Amino acid sequence: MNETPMTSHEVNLIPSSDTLLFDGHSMKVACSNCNLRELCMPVGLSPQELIRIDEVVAVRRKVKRGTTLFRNGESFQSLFAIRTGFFKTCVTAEDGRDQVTGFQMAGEIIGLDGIVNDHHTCDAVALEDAEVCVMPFDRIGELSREVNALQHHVHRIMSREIVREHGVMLLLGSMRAEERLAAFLLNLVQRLHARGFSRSELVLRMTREEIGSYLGLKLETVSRTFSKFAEEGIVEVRQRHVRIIDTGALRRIVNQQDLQLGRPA
Amino acid sequence: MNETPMTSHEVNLIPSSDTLLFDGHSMKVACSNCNLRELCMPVGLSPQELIRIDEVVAVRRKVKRGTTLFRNGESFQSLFAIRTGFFKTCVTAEDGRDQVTGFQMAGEIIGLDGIVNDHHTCDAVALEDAEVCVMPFDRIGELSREVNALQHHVHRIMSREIVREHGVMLLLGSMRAEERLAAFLLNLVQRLHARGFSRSELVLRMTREEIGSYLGLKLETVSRTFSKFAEEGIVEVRQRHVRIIDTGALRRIVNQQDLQLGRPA
DNA sequence: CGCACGGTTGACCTGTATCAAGCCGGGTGG
DNA sequence: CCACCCGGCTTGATACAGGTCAACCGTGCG
Repeated sequence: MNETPMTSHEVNLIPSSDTLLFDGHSMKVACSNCNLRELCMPVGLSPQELIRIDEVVAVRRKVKRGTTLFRNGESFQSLFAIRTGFFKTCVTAEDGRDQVTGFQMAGEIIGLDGIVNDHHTCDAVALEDAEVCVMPFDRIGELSREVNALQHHVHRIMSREIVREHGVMLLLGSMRAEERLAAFLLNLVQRLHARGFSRSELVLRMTREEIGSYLGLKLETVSRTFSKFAEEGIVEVRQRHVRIIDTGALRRIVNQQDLQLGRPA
Repeated sequence: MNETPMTSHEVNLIPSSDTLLFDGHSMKVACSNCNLRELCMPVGLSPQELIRIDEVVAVRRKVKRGTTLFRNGESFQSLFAIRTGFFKTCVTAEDGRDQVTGFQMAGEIIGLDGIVNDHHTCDAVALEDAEVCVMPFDRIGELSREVNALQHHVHRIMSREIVREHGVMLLLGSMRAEERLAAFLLNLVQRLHARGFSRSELVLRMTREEIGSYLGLKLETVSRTFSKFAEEGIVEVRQRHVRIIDTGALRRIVNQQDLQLGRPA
């Protein structure tokens, strides 16, 4: 009801007074002062650790909608923490087909794929105008030798990504179209809610085709499945604006594979 | 021709003289002396770093075929380096369906999923009698603060797993059954070859059903696809023994999605 | 030796892809 | 300011890959 109707991801997440040093499209900043810190940095730091942490971020960088933050093949230097905006990452096979591997929003870290071979293996594309904090990876390395909490945090972020991908594999390997879309919507809205947005309304930043790529479906199937959910009164869909009317129904769709032995909801 | 016909993964990989301290089913050991080191540890270490590295591994542990090294929900303490044997990891959804997320062999590291929340989120099951090196994670943390190469190595291992999973997502999201199985066989045989086995012959350690789960297919489809490859003279299949006759054909199957615009092989 | 599990194969079914036509809405240029 | 255009979306008709169900087989283990 009184929840944010979200026209922009920036709502509720506007920083107060960061140190800004303009440098073309990038600027210097401080984590210690950023209210996304609890999303991308470790919690429970001592005051002196907090100050050290500021050294992690070199500069900010703006990324215009439709442009890439990094591309497959580019050399890897830094991880990026998303401050505002929305990204997709996708891998491309030699034969040209590609696969969206994830959608990332404020507070999430991208670029982890580049560590292993010092160059990126996927593209990160801004789906809306965005701003990221550039965190040079060797600096992260140095600092995490001194600040244990940061070391553990880096490990956790990478582990979290591995676990997330396990979930995607489960989805792609064993779910049907409706289950996939339901899981997708629940995941998106849950992450948005953690950022202060509504738990029932969302604006999709990506096309049906991009959703389809992520979910291993064709765009027509995504569209039809949205329509089916709408007919059943589970969601309202108007273009990219989605209102979830019956979250329970979505959850039941995801968790029910075999409904003949249906345990009580 | 004269390549190892592989009846056991231990062939070519037998250690010379490790420090063994028996402790029921586990024993103390030294990495510095292990000839799998180049697979699971960083290369180019100085002699003193090499000695420090020995502190990473606490003990070895034997895992009987069909038993688990760890299970979903168990508390996370250690990563494991596989010394001998073959594992699968799988995640299980609340509704019971499960998904094989990977197959792991000698030199590979498992348990990374447990870092983020201090408990494991998948099961690791030995598909043949196995032995692993137990590496307590807090010890890895301490040491990697002192040995830069180890720190970077841990990051690379996690990043590699993320990139591998991107590849699986591409496979599950956009490939057809034949492409999936061809990619699977090529991947397996390539990893085995890196361990000194034949590049054309392999013994599958897993059932058709497990292959199917990994590839997002039913076991019947896996079986039929094997038969199809056999009919076409691409492979010879006798139960779990597979001989790859035409590697090029497998590669073409994987890389050709659109063959109407077929570029030359 | 026999049983049970893993694997193969066949017949049929269905969910999703494919192909195609049309619609909607927002941005642009006249 | 309106008309047009184009990209994104919806919807329908049809095709097909892979799933499902079922029968049978082989083999390796107890």
